[in-house]
Amino acid sequence: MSELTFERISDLSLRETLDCGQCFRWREQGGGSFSGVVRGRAATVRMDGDSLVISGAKEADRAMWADYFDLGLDYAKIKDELSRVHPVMADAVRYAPGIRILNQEPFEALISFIISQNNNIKRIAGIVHRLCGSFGGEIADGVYAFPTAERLAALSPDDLEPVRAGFRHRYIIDAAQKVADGTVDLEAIRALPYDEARTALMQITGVGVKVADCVLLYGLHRLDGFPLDVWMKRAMVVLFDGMSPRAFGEYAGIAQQYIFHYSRMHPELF
DNA sequence: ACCCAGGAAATTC
DNA sequence: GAATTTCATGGG
Repeated sequence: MSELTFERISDLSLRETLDCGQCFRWREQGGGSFSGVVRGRAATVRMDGDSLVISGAKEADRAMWADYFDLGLDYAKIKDELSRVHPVMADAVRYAPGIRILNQEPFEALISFIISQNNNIKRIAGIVHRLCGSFGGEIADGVYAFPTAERLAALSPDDLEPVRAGFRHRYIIDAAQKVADGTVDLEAIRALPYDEARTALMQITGVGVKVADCVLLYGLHRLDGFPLDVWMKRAMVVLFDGMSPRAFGEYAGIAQQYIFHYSRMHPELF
């Protein structure tokens, strides 16, 4: 199987990026390598010095992988600007400077963050794993793609019982049906003004303001999105003295990810 | 037994 | 309308 290499990559730590709560499908293999599935492609990724190496990937997918890891954006510059906004922001950036916001598949982000509600990250990953194993296509031995909207749309809540997502089963099905029948057009939503995009997503049962913001940030790469979960609400009050997220500007979503990870790793601050 | 987990819907006041 | 309760499941 072939390997893709991206040379001279800065501002990327795979561990910090893949294990900061924005995605749920990567498993560390040891030695700093991670295995996962993106847009139906299985791969194992590692850093070799300042090169990002993606094994199991095809040359034809080079652009897709570059997009996934957001390699076209100058994170050094963005982190520098964000750090000037507030001293705690600078602390959060220093704590995990290798975080990038991934370009995840929109439907996967939608379902993943529906599952995230009133749940913990470890169990979210387990539910997503079982959802893929039960209803996703097998793309290699024991490796499964994320299920399509069409497949999930045809299920009943009881069919999802082996996934053990509890009360979220009907939310998953409603989301899949609205995506499959075009009621919710995720690619069209990508281009809408922020509030309209949010309102469009909130037509789905089980999608409120916070989940919509997560879908916009992680699935549609709207970097101005700023999901406020329990950790972020506390952080903005306690660490940022009630500052408005808008103070972070057009890359507020990136700031959010640094603050979220920093807060979760420092519970003693609260 | 109780409480909480990257919330949101349903119910009650 | 705003505040409270409920919703599955699993771990501490």
